[in-house]
Amino acid sequence: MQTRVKSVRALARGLEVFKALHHHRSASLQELHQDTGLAKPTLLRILKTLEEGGIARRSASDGRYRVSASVRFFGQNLGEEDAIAELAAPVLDRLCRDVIWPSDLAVYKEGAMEILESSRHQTPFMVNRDRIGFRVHMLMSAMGRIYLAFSPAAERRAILMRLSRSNDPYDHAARNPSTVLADLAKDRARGYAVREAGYGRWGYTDRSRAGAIAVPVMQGRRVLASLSLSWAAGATTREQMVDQHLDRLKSAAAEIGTCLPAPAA
Amino acid sequence: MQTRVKSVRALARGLEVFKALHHHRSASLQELHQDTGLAKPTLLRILKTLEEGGIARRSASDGRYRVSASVRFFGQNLGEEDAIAELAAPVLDRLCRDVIWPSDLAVYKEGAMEILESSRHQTPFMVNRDRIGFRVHMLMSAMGRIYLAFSPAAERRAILMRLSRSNDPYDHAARNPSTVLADLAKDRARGYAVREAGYGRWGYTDRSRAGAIAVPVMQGRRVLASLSLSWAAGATTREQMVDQHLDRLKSAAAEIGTCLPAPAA
DNA sequence: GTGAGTGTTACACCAGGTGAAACTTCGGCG
DNA sequence: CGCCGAAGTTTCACCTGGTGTAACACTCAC
Repeated sequence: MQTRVKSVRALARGLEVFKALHHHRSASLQELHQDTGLAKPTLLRILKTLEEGGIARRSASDGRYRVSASVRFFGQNLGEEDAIAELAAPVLDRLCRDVIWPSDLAVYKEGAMEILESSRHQTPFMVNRDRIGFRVHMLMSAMGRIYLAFSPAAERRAILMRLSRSNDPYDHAARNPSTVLADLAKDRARGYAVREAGYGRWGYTDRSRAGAIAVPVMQGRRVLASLSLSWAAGATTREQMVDQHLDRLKSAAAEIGTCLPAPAA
Repeated sequence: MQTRVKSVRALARGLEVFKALHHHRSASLQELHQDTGLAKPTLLRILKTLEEGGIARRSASDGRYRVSASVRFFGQNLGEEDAIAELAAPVLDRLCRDVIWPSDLAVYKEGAMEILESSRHQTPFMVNRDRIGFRVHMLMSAMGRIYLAFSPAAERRAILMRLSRSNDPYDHAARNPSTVLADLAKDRARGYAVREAGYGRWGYTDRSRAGAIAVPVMQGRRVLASLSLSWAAGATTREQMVDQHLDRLKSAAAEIGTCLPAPAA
């Protein structure tokens, strides 16, 4: 995997100039020259290219270069989830080295947990094929349940309400909230949720051949996401997983939670 | 001025790949290959470079490339003003070709009009040396007065209040609001404001050797900015300027106002 | 005017970018 | 389990395209 692909120096320089331009709010050729150490003709060519690409502009009145206003739209496709996913990726990676089994990171989105990152590919065990963007049921998964368990009461209620109106039969357990809430309280108390292979509850049975434990990723008091660890049914047991790996899983969740982005909307 | 500086193809390609990546929310190498027409080894190198630059990332779980979350911060230095300035630049440019005299574009900011763009450099007449970022008094300038004249009453009141507390003696005319408001009403009625060379009013005299007329740049009912036209005292008169160029000035302001950005906060 | 500082152009060298082709890896299917 | 096709990766030789020096043009300060 360690690639020996070369990088493109000309492009790297261009990015460097862009960053310098972003750093100063506006800059003259001379300033960029001093800041980046690039020769002025080189800068002239780079800036020309950035201009043509709509990334930079040169004001006609003073000759100074600025970042183009169109750059404002670059970030707007990206949500907090992307930041979490990016931040979590290396943590998942290390976690997967310590613990052989794969783990997933998911956030709540519109009635289900959506997987942001995963370390499945890194393990020899093909527990399942869930990909990024895959949506996991709230009540039939460890990740969904631990998210609910650590949500503020109002949000929890709202989510359960939504699930009870869902078309998906797996969500219908939410129509019997008292049982569900009792279970969630237990998960909350012990700090993790479990879904064993063949998990059956509330009238439905899970057909997966994998088990999973999940812990919340907290930013202060707020649940950002769920982090889970899966194992193949038969290869090991829930008790072993909890004994051996729960602490490590929790520390990974803590790590993701602490080096968090600013609390957005 | 028409430069024959070459652009850097490698950089242009890199930007193209970034844009493709931004367009799709995530993309595989193959997709980028089809989308951009670039050879896969080339893409591999470019993507490596973008990753090293913190612009893109490759998810470890699926092999797909995404725009890095750090890109979110690129736009945050930029305000609506930057968009206005960028949009206005070519309009000012054309205006200056039709009318020989230089014009300025300014927005209200913290008790003064701040110049965003100017076409002074393009004319032989060095009327004055105001640069981008230069701050112009609200009451002693045509730009400031026309901005006030077209502001909603509440904002106008707030600005005058602020000026009356200012340390700058030029702002103190605001302490006598009834006179000022009467003058602003006249400017509003005729649609433009004037400051002639040696302009004296409210107990203070302008020392500039230039005259100026200004019109508002409207976005619907909202004043975005002021657009002004300056001339050298003695070279021409206010009447001539109004007769010959006011319509052109207004059309330029309208042009800026219509191809506006989305109404932000 | 003179001179320092900045922006621009010309040019010749050759590092560095490029893509065809070969190779590897992966996932699906029978 | 082995075949196959598709996607990703590496190699490598060609030669364009990126590079910086040096010369030039311009603006401003004094």
